[in-house]
Amino acid sequence: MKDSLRRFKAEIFQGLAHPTRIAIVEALRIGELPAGRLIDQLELEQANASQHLSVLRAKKIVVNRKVGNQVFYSLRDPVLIDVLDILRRYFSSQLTDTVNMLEEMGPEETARKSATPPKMRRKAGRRARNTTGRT
Amino acid sequence: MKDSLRRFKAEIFQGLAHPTRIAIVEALRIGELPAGRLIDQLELEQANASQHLSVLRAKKIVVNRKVGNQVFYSLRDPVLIDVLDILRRYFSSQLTDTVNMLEEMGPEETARKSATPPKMRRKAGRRARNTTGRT
DNA sequence: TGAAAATATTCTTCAATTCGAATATGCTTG
DNA sequence: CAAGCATATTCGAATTGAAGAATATTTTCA
Repeated sequence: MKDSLRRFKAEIFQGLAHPTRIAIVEALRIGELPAGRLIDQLELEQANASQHLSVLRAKKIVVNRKVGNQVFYSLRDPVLIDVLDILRRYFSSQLTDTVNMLEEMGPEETARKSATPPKMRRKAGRRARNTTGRT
Repeated sequence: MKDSLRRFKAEIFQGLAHPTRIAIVEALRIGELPAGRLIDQLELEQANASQHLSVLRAKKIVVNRKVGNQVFYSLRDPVLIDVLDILRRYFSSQLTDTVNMLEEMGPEETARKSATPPKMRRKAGRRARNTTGRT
């Protein structure tokens, strides 16, 4: 069913939904690395790193290989790097938008959550019907 | 800094880390749709859908446009569709691997293994030698 | 054998998500 | 204005996720 595919994708996203785990994936971009290397390269606590690695393993995002004392990790599929790269592009476009918006609304309101944009007061704003700035 | 980019990516992933939200994004692949259309196309509860839409808005994954009574949603950037498509490929490769593994271990064990999917104590830890199908 | 290195797991605590139900808001129309 | 649609928000409960500390396991080496 379509639904299991969606659940699968959701699991992958969930696996990637943490900065530390993203850092790990990015670090593995160049190839396989032992856990210890990841730990001090990314300055993680050992236990914490191991937990995150465990998540990545559970979601099948990384695979590991034991060599003597240590455990080498690598990406299960380099396609994930493509995904991260795509998001980098996405990031800069979003950044541009955000900067513009921040400039428009000044520092006080800036801290608010963004679910509903600052409720445009319809007194001075005007700007025609398409206020959403869509592409 | 690198770190805010990672946090950003993590947020996006988090935004996509739910089957319903993925379904929504996929439904928007063809273009903009009013919330109500999403709701009955995907058979969601109104409140629940609205919550998920709120998450997608907060993460800037969708944008909305109000037209009279209703609110039209659309993807903020079609690049996200690319991401989902990539994951579809990823999914089938992963699926292939699983099937191969099942075939390799024969029907009796297969039955036993699949009779025990309820995540037992250990998560995914054991997996000693190179079960890694790396390149 | 025993100590040390590398990694994993468990426990506790706290924060964040998710859901359904109820309610609120905004628009349109009679 | 009141009624009614379309959508959003809030609340409480249940579930899940994260961090740090402590402990366990496996492997190597003297």
